[in-house]
Amino acid sequence: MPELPEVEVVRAGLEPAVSGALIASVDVRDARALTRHTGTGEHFEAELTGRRIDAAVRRGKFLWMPVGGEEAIVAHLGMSGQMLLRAPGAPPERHERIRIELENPLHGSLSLVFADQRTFGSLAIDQLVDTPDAAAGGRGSSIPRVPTQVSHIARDPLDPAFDEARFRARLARTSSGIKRVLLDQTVASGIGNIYADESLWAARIHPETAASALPTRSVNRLLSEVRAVLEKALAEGGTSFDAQYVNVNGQAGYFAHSLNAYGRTGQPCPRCGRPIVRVSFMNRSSHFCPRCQRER
DNA sequence: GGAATAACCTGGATGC
DNA sequence: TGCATCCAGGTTATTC
Repeated sequence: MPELPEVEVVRAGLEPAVSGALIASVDVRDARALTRHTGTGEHFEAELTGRRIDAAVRRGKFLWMPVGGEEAIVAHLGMSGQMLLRAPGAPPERHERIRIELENPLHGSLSLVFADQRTFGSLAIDQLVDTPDAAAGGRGSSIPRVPTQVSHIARDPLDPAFDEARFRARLARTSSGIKRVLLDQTVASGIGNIYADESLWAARIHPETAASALPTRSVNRLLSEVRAVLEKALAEGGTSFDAQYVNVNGQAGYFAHSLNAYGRTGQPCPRCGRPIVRVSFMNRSSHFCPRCQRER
């Protein structure tokens, strides 16, 4: 499932291909991939054709490509979205929704394909607005602007402008379980179910612990572990369980081999040997070690 | 206003 | 072999 490391791998792969590229044509093959776009498929195609992409930028799980100073193509991969770079005329991908033909001054002709099995992901054209803190909108650009659809999302923990004081304040004033808070993209972006479980395991914190009950040292340790887990996953190319997550060339990441808690139900905790347990949580699952991560 | 929950969606895995 | 059901989970609208 694409979380921060997976989306960053995609962004880094797109950057050299799309920066400075002219959009030669756009083909919307399935309008369900435009759920966040306010216009029709025809509008999406007409608005983008002939425009030039400036960069590939990311905040949390959102990705955007500015086209001119006022607008951007916003992409969210949802659960199964893929951004693939293909040679012009390459056969359609399985679950291909949108194809954008590019003319890059350095790399020549390229096809940017948006494929998505479960159709939770989408592309959209969106207005850019100034960031409230005047810092860069996200990784990949120094310009302090973000799409309106991303403006309510907090910065991610790997962002140099991440507001730690605001993060601590949000935790201190909510009695919700810490995992629920970690998944709230307005508190800290980029963390999904996999990296929430891994970070809490590393910090030895039970996922149902009230956020406001965490002592300062636990919050410090958690934030440190969140960053360590995200950086390690990024270095290993992200987490791939099946063909749902791949980079722009269709290759899988290796972090699935480094997981300590997520998806390891019944297997021994790498720290103490007690079996990892799985509990139902918010229509999904939580994985943790009942010995290392005791509920307070 | 904050918190919790349901709905959206597809295909692989599992059970009968 | 074929059909039904379950499960995966990010975001957002709805409900409490």
